[in-house]
Amino acid sequence: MSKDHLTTSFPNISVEEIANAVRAEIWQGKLKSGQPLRQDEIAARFGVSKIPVREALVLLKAEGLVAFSKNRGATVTSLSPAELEEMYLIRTALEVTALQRAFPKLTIADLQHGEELLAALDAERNVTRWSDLNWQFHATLYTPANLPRLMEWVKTLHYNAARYLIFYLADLDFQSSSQKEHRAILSACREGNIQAATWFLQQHLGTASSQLLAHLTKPTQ
Amino acid sequence: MSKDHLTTSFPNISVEEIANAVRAEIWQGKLKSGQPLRQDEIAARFGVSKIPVREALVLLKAEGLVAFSKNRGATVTSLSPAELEEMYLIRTALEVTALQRAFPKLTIADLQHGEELLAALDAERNVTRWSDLNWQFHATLYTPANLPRLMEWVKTLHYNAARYLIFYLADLDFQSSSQKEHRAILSACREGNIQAATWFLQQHLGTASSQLLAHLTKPTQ
DNA sequence: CTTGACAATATCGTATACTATTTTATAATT
DNA sequence: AATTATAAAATAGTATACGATATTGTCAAG
Repeated sequence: MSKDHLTTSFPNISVEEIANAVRAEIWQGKLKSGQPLRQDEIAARFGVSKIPVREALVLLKAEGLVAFSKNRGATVTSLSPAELEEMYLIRTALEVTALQRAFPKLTIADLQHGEELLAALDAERNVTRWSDLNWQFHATLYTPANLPRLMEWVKTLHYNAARYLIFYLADLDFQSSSQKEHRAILSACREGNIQAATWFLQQHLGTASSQLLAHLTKPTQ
Repeated sequence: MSKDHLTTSFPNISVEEIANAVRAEIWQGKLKSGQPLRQDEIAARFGVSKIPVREALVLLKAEGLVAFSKNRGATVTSLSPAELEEMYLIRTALEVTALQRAFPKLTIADLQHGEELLAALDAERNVTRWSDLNWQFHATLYTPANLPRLMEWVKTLHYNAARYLIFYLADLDFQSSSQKEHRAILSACREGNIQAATWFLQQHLGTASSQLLAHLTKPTQ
């Protein structure tokens, strides 16, 4: 018990908590794109000074959730269509890799767990929880690959896209088509058909991407 | 001239400079794995207080170059074999995607530029400059894809691996086999054979990965 | 000489305080 | 009334200061 002190993952105290809280609010859409993040206000809310708040915001900057501009502080980022497309392209590359690595290691229990998550998704109406379950389903298929850093990145990208998806998640058509795609992926995994699984995964991400893009470029009005 | 103030990329002042300096020293191996990064010392070197130094270190933490441990500050990270393998897997996924997107847009000028970089690499003896040129060559093949965020990530991963490659770069065999692989990729691009280009790129990264792994798991002694 | 307890020192993490910049409010001018 | 100029307030960014933790050094006991 002498050399496990370098906890590479989450050693920090309050900074992490602040980052988690702000991150969650951005993911959930409570903090909207372009909105400034007042350091004093956040500091007061957590009963700390500005310094840990700033460090938390720098962390979120690295995740692409906020941007700093000199002497004007941090604001919640907004993704351009090009950036969103790029994010999905990156996700596709990484998730396909993860699935292919995980595929030979997928157990019956994993597939069963995926099935249960899909059932839960069918029943879920709350968009935030839907988004969480959605990620859990994907994560179930990738976790056996044992690629923690890739998973961290994909998760970040997933939730970063999710705050835009929120508009869509209300739409039941989106949910049902998304679920069909999920089931296609899971079935292919169960049948041991990795080509099909990969194909359906790519289709799934491609569909989400193009739907989001259509929504962004023609914003409701 | 009223709405271009939100410079998403590099708005900060001294923090960025500090991060750049420390990052460069880690990349160049001047700061070795496990080495603690004394905040007061760095602060004194730049004539600032600890606060901007800490923010710079948090940035580097996000890049995976340093790790914090509670009340013990930041140290330069060291990659486990598993982490290194994962990094190369991620790089392969992303670089293949980038190459495939860039491929139809590659111009004669791009290929010519790549050729010149390979010539420069042949002549280069300094490992740091070799590493820079190496990245420039790869970047030349990916830039037309117009994927800035992917490029940023891959660049980070490239240099993060480079600090381990340094041991290898002294070895002329490594350089020459690496250059052969580079030329194979470039030739395939010139011939318009994307399958071959992709294949050679994957081989190239796979070779580097396994050589590094062999070195890490059996560390000289 | 080695080990353990305690003190001294070093270092970290953050609250406070201060300056610089930006934003908002107010007044002045056309 | 609209627009510019000026002052006040708000906010950001960082230096200083200080308590907390970790590390190192010293000494006593075995």
